[in-house]
Amino acid sequence: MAARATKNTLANVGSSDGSDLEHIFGYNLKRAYMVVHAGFREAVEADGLSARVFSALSLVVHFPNITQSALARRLGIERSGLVAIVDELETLGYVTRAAVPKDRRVQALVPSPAGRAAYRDALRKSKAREAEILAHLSAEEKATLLRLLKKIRELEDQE
Amino acid sequence: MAARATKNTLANVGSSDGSDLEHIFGYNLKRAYMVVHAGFREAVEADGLSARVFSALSLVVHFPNITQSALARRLGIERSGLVAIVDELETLGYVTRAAVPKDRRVQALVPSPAGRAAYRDALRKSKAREAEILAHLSAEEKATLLRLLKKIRELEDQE
DNA sequence: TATTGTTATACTCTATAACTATA
DNA sequence: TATAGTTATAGAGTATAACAATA
Repeated sequence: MAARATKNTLANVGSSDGSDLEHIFGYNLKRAYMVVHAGFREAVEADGLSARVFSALSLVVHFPNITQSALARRLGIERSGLVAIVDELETLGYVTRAAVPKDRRVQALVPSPAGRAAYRDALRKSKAREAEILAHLSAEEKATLLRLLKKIRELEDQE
Repeated sequence: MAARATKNTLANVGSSDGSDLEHIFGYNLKRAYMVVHAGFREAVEADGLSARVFSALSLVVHFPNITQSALARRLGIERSGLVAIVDELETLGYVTRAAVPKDRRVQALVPSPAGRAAYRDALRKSKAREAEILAHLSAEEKATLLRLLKKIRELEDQE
């Protein structure tokens, strides 16, 4: 079923293979992510920031004094996984763990001036690279894509 | 720049966090993929098929006698990484490595009847699960999303 | 020389479980 | 009891480099 509607010529050998996979969202999401992610790495790896460290830094910059638990929740990962990420940010001098007198269990994450600067730089580079990679999409298509991806994301953690 | 146009209220705390990340395609692609991929696993893991093994099986079913090199190329992974995947498919009894007299270096991948049956079953389950997960997207939105993801994928390997 | 399949190896990302110190 | 941060550990998934057999 659902096996017609695509002419299975030899023309589409590259990214389209004419199999059922072409109609599967998971497969296409992953392949598209790999393309964009590779671009991110090319653009930002010189700064020593992986995608996951960059996204953590982004949230620390936007929500200074956020706790690790709250940050992990927003990133959709486990607290345990965040430790190494924050360690890395601290080693880079971009973020510090600050004691919170009101609750001595938590440690607030504070971005340093260097962290803010590095973030701005990496953000600019990654945005520019994404613009290059998605240059063949119209502004409307890009807006639509972002909207639809967010619509899927609405289901996070309530599955 | 590009920091206006989104009212940054407290309403969107769940999947939307009001940070720059919301405007980054890589981040949104990954988060959306994680949602869909989790659904795939729930639907298909009982059959003992991971996403990567499923996608390999799909291509073997659609292109019987495909070689491992060709399959790796289509999947966008290295030949070396495919070995374990084919090993797994062979252990499951879904695929056999068949000698090719014309070129004794290559081994053609042939789907067994059990492999075809298991594939059909897993395809049906994963399609059904995706339909559930994306039920809040209209048919047009789903078609658009697939089209845009493919458009990004067109850049594979020519970066 | 080049290609196919393979092995060995390492790295990234992530999760689970258990621990500690606080609350 | 419950929560925040942490450690230890394991498991996917992937890549690189080198190798034997074959072209």
